[in-house]
Amino acid sequence: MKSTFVIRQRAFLKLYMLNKAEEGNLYGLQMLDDLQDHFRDLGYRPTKSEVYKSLHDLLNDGLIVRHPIHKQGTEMQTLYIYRIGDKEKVKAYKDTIKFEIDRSISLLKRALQDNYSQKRQ
Amino acid sequence: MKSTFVIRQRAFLKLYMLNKAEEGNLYGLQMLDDLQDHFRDLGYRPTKSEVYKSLHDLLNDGLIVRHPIHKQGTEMQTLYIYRIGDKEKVKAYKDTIKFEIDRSISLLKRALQDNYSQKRQ
DNA sequence: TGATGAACACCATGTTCATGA
DNA sequence: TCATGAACATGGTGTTCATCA
Repeated sequence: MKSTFVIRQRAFLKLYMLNKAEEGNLYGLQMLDDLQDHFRDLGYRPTKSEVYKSLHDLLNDGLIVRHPIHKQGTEMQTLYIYRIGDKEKVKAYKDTIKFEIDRSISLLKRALQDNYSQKRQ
Repeated sequence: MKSTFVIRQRAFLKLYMLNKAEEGNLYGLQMLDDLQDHFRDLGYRPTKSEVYKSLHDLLNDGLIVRHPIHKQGTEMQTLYIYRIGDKEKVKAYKDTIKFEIDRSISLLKRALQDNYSQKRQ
């Protein structure tokens, strides 16, 4: 297996996209807004392109599907609502990501332990 | 302040380099070996170049110093032992890194909470 | 060959530009 | 202007090459 440090931002975002696709009727930029809000207190502000790339990845792999919506109003606006796709794949993907997150937390906690605990003296 | 996802590998390694410089008389490749061993169970295997770059960063910023050692034996081998440099700076740097690690852990734990806890029916 | 280091290449990610309605 | 998307540029990191003893 490839040696990686901690989980990649892309994978982290894809996990959130999946859950947003499961829950509600959100389009891309709404998800972005939600996430920026959700992580503001932790100083993390995901970007537009990462969110779109995450969505495209998931689409390509069949984990989500989307369909176009037309906003009510005089303006015809193209925008896409995302829903869950292949449930098996989603389950499997989430499992891998959970493993990655757990592993990352272990790594970071070990660093705290190794470098910041009281020296026995 | 710049928005970042989780802590960078480089910063993570620099923290370990500092502690290794505080503790013992290790040279570069020994630190690498130690770390690869230390993280093997978590599937993380830092590379030579990352370790060297970390050491060079710390040297440039005065957080560590080094001096050449000659291995006993007929072979004259150039290798460098690292020691702690500016103690104030080290303290300050460690504080920043601790903050970063704590923040990263919070981010990851939030992801577990948000995406893997039982849905209330 | 063992240790240090630089050069290079690749991949993850942020910023800017393009398009349609 | 809003939403989507691609193109481009930068930065982090891994792999390969160079050097010295």
